[in-house]
Amino acid sequence: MLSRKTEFARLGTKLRDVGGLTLSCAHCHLRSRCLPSGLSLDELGEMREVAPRQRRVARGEALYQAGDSCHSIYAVRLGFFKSYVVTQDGRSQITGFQMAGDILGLDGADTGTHTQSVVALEVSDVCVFSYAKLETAAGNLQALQHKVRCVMSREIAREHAMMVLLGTARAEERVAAFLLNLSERYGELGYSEGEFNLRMTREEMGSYLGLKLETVSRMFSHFQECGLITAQHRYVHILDRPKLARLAGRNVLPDIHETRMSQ
Amino acid sequence: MLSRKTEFARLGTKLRDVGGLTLSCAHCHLRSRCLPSGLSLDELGEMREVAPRQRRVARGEALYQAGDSCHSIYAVRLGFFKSYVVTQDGRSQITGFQMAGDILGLDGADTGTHTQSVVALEVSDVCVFSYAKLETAAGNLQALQHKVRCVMSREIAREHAMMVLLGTARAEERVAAFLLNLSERYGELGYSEGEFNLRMTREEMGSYLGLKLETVSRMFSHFQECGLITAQHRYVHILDRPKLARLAGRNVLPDIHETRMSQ
DNA sequence: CGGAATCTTGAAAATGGTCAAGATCAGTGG
DNA sequence: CCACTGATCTTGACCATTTTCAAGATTCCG
Repeated sequence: MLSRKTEFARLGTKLRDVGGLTLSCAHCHLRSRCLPSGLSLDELGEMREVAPRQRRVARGEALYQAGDSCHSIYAVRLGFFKSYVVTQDGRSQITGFQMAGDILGLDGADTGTHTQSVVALEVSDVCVFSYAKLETAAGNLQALQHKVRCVMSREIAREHAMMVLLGTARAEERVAAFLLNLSERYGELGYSEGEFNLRMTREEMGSYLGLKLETVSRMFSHFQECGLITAQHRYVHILDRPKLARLAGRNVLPDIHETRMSQ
Repeated sequence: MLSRKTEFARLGTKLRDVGGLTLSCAHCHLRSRCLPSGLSLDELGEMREVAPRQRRVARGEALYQAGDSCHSIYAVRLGFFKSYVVTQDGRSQITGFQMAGDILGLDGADTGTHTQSVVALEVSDVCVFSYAKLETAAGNLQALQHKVRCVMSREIAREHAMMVLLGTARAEERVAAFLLNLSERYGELGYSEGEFNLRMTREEMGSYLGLKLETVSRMFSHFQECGLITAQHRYVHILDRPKLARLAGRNVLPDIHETRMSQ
């Protein structure tokens, strides 16, 4: 419970200092896991040409929606998003959860129209990179073009891992893999790997994992009975990571991480 | 039965005329659905710089394997491939089937190492585009760079559709959607939409669809009982497309098509 | 022609979904 | 600060779907 507060406090301190301003990639604390990762100092300077703008998204607000014209790539600076697709017959499924350092907006570059929707699950900030500027900067910033391909390729690999999870794993494995993946991603951002607050409902987890919310809830109870975790609604504490990893069948490939630019 | 022969004959005529030669994109009959689609005549000429080479792959042979270093993109000219990933704990799942006009090799551009394996299910020919040449050609061929991003973005959309299928559809829907998708793709290539030979086993279909081979087999029998198709092992005849589409719940989005460059 | 691979089908078992009821939590307005 | 309302979560009982196991038929390929 204490650590729950500290986590919130930490988020709180980062919530300040926002505006619709142009940002400098050279001074961003997330640059190592964002689009400009791996660029030289000179190249970082040239990123001014690409001039990412900042945008704040309220909880529940859409960053973009399926059908919107597609003219930007977004880098999450702060907050938490879900992305989802809706089929013709009205079914929908969550395709990913994105947090600081993750890249959004890669879908629909071919049709010029987004194929998925992205909604903030809490107040969030993103950097906006216009496709047009990215393309004209190509000549000077070969490395940047290359990086964009890398993010996309990484996203493809992540989705392959997701397809395996959906195609072959049972409920227990899916939920275990999901919790471990979230945990690792929080860890990479400097938060606690061992305890964290879920930003999504059981239903949203289920939608992502191809399960009903009741099944997700049962798995949480099951893991608690086994002494693998404690869970009080959204607050999760991982007690036995190795056993959880064994349950996940090592589905917790690096690939399953969200699209990200790091190295 | 007759049409089965004609289909083979058709394939037969295309099997001639192969070599390790450099090819001209400007004269390729597949250019409208390949990497250079949408390029001007001038730009098509410049494709000589990129100098795709041709490679023949025997039935059962790997085009590349997970772990191989990643230095080329491949365009299928002729034949049929399966791509699959293998998890750490040894499970594997097919991630796609590729035929003429489809693009391969997009995985692993970030790590420099392929994350999936690709194997030919029949004698196949591919064009090989070296990444290095594609990158240096960037300056002159902006449009080509853009096209590469389009293929990747299209692949991401396809995988989203696949995730929905795996996450929410029942066996009947999955198999129906699969048959319709194959049918449409054959149709686009000028083959019959109504009857065709499957290139893969029941088990391979199952692996792709997250089902066991027995379930796939049962669905085939089921569809025959309903008068939707006739199936004699690999040979399939679609009798009632509308009803099949209704079963598929219109999961047969354009997205579910394989990665492809057309328009 | 013969052996291996592939496919079909049945019956039993396991897994997850559906439906329903009640508990808990978060946010609102008094 | 508290009660209230709607959203979210838990749990149980039952049901539908898919898997598993097994046996036999068919096809492919050398």
